[in-house]
Amino acid sequence: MRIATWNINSLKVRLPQVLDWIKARQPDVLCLQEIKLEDCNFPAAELEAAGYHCLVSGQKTYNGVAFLSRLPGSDVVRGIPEFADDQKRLIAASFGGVRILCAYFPNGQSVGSDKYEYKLRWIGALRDWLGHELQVHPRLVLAGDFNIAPEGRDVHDPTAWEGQVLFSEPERAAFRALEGLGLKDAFRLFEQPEKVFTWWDYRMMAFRRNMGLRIDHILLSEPLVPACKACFVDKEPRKAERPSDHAPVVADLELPQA
DNA sequence: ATGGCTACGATCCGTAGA
Repeated sequence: MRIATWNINSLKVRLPQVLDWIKARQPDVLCLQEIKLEDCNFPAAELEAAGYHCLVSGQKTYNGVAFLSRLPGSDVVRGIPEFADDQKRLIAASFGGVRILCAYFPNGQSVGSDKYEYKLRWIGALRDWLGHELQVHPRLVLAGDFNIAPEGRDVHDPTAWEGQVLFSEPERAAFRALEGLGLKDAFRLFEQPEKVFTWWDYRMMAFRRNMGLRIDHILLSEPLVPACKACFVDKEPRKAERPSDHAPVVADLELPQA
């Protein structure tokens, strides 16, 4: 099972790129963030024609998450249960015996801001819910745009970024708290090249200079770790004309027949 | 120099992203 996550920063703008990418990379489940459109405007017909089922939790202008999947998903949950939130940032469903959460973590704007406080509260609520969810679904994947670089090696210039939003200690602690539930960063299960990132600012020619951060992640519950055979960042779509500022992350799982 | 770009929904600039 190939699982991928990609913050596409507007599905309306990026639909042709998504269609090209799923054709080339053949994910079984693709988790999308920042679709930035309402459910009624989701381009389901084009994606279904490409062989994918769609599950959507969208809203106008901002946020919005979705699954594209080869097989239909079941037991769909939209939003973090018992966490009142108008922002569409989470969708969960089961695919072939694997529970997958597609999450768009809040950005946090700047350390100490209201949005930063919301970010930490949101992650806390996610963690509390995940504790229960893992009891019910031991085979679980948390994939998405975390808006957190977990370690110095995930930041092009850790000294400059230290304490800034996306790389502040409370955010890193929140990431470690998710790992504390038994989740493993799929990317770090394998030897990786240095300076692999998933996001580059549109400004300053940041991509060309590889001034990026690794803030998009795929976390696996313990029972799925032995099944994971590869995890990589696909930089190719970031080279396109009018790219998303994020690149997709891919994890390949070799699952026993259900 | 604390900016630079992109998307959106509203205009001809503000909000937000990260």
